[in-house]
Amino acid sequence: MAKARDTLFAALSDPTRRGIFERLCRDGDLTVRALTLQSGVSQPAVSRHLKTLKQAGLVIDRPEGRQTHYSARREGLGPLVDWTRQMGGFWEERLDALEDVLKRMDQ
Amino acid sequence: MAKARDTLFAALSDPTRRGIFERLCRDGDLTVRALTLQSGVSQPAVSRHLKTLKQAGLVIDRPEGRQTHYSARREGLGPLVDWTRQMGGFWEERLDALEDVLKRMDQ
DNA sequence: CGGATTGATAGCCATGCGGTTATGAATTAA
DNA sequence: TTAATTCATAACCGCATGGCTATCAATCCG
Repeated sequence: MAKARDTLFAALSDPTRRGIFERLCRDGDLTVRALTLQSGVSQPAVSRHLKTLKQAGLVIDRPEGRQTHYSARREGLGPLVDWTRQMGGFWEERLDALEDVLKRMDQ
Repeated sequence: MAKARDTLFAALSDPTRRGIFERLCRDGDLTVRALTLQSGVSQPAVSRHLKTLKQAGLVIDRPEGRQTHYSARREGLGPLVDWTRQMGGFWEERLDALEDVLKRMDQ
């Protein structure tokens, strides 16, 4: 689905949103309030960013009482990695290097 | 520079622009006209997209007579790859996957 | 030279998007 | 039960952005 790719790129295009995702990747499970405190924007803004990230498959929410915990879904970056590999071949080079190592180990 | 990263993500966020870059990655060196013909948008639109891509370090231009050739700068994707690695640990995951394979092969 | 092609820029318009405040629903605490 | 906290949604606003047409400069061809 190229649609999913579009959604993903769009979700990552905003710095604030990317900041939230980065924070979740670093610090794991956080509430909306915690995320809001250091985001520099209002709580509703954060909530909307989280909604966008969720739709892009980059976070999951875990409601718990009156607060909602969010955490990163790193696998959501998959399409981005795939696309990068298609475009660039950086990744291939590194993977190839790795495969070489493996072959050598195999002998 | 986080600024460069911002520029890069922004440049890749638009589908039309990404399409142009993909095309350049596939087909190599192309003129503005060639890119316009299959882009679905007007020539000025293409020119502006190319300008954006150039500023993001994703393409280089090569003026030649009255036409300008553009080609992809794959290294421009570097910051994207770096960021992905920082976030995800896909790399690790894949390494782990490979290790699993090795273990199985080893038995 | 004169007409045609190519690409870049300027100017305009519509839409999308991120930010805000206001408010409501749900849960927790007093 | 009342008050306070937490989060989501709605409504609104301003700006950035992508699309277009028009145009200009430069180059190539007759």
